[in-house]
Amino acid sequence: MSKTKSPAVPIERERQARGTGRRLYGAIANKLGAAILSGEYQPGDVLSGEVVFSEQLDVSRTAYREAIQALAAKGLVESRPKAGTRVLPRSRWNLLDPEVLGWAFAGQPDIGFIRSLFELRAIVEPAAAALAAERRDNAALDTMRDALARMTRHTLATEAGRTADRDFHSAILHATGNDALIVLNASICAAVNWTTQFKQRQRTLPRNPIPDHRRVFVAIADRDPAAASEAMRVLVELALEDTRQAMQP
Amino acid sequence: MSKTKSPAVPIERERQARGTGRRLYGAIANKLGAAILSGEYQPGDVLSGEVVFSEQLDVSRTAYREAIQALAAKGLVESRPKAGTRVLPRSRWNLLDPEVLGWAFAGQPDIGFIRSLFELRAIVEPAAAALAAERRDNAALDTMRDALARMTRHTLATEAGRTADRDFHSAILHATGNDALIVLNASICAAVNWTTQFKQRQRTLPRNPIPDHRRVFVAIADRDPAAASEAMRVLVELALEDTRQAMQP
DNA sequence: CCACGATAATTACTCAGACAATTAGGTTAA
DNA sequence: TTAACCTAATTGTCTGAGTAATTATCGTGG
Repeated sequence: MSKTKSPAVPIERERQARGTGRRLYGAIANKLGAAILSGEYQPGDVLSGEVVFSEQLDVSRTAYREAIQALAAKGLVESRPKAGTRVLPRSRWNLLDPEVLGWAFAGQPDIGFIRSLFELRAIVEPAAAALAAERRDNAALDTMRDALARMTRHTLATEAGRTADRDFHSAILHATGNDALIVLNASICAAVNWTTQFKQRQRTLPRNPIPDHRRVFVAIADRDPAAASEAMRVLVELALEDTRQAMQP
Repeated sequence: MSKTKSPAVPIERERQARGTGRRLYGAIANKLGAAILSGEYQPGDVLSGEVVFSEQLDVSRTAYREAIQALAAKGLVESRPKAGTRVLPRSRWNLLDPEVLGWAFAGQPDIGFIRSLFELRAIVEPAAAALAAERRDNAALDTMRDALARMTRHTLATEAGRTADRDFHSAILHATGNDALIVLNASICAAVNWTTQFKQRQRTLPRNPIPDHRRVFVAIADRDPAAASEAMRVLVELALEDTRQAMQP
């Protein structure tokens, strides 16, 4: 029997300390979401009741409940009268939700999960590149060209360069015209981010990733699905290799 | 300039008319979510204010707000003081969220979107089958075997059979041990559901899908990734073919 | 004529407290 | 053992008030 979990009793509030546009309920959801993703609350754990918990956080029940609604909408928790609100099993979590991904990466991200994301990339991105090669219009191609140019100019050492990197991958997904693939954008971008972040952390920027990207771009511009798929496969594989290497030591 | 949208003013409430476990805020979120997915509220539209809207629905602002929180968590809307709450662009929607998928299919589902889902299946499921063939343990294999047996016994004409179908595909994703893939379970299941539903609707149950599934199972049991991937590719392709055929006339 | 800063109005946000509805879990009766 | 019932605990819903954030407006200065 999992006992009712008591929170770490810290305070939220500090209104100005949460960037513009962020409300109190958002801060609470943030805190709880990160706590759940970090394992502080395990699946099956029952949170202390609304009254107690909201008092401990020093917020109204209203704000607390709205935060819980958000978490429930993402499949992290479930509330029932008399039973309380409990953390759902991991399989119900909406791990690909951008916010949930953010919480997963807020603490010390699980190595296994990062590997999972890369596996997803390795599956989805080559296929997406092939579809993009078939369906791209000139506007999408311009977006890719621009992103590639910015990436070349700024390099991945700068935030602008990393943004360009994300934009490039994002442009490919959008070029597929497939809504279901476009939704995976956020997840893929997260994986892309961690590639560069790990490499950055290790100060070992071994390969220049621009040529890999350029090959993908050229294949899509040539409307060559097979080449695009293969080029992207190589790109992801090398990225995974770099990340794995950076994660080991 | 998009004008403030007035709701169709129907009433919720009828407490007993929403199955057990469903709360009022859930019913509201349901209604609004379906309305957004159906296009009744377009991206950019501004909903009438909390006070007005909640009065029109004849619910308290509390319940209305909690519903909006849930929609916001799924990327459907965004609220800001003074600006009101507006429907976000489609690219922000969490289309793979199980509930959002449900709303998308509640009305007359968009043909293009169904095609998108099948494309996703065609990309993900063969790769997942290959991974499952590599990594499956005996427990996972037993789950698949059981699902396949139930599927054979009940056929897809019964709810039990369709559940077994979903369980089979679900077992494969779980056998990959990849959390990012497992999350796609719900989305894939939705696509699977609509395959059978369309076929059901047309009364044209042409092919027996069991042999296709059995080939996948055997390949996974044999730990043969290539064969598993190919068998699944064929399975999805035939399912798409069937669905396309059922959608045309 | 344009840019910028104070100001006002609008809207969502937060709060407090009460009551209702639901349900898990124990109790009793068949 | 099983089923129906009761109770208590918890979330769910409501009201009404007040606060805070954001946008738009207007005036002022360049």
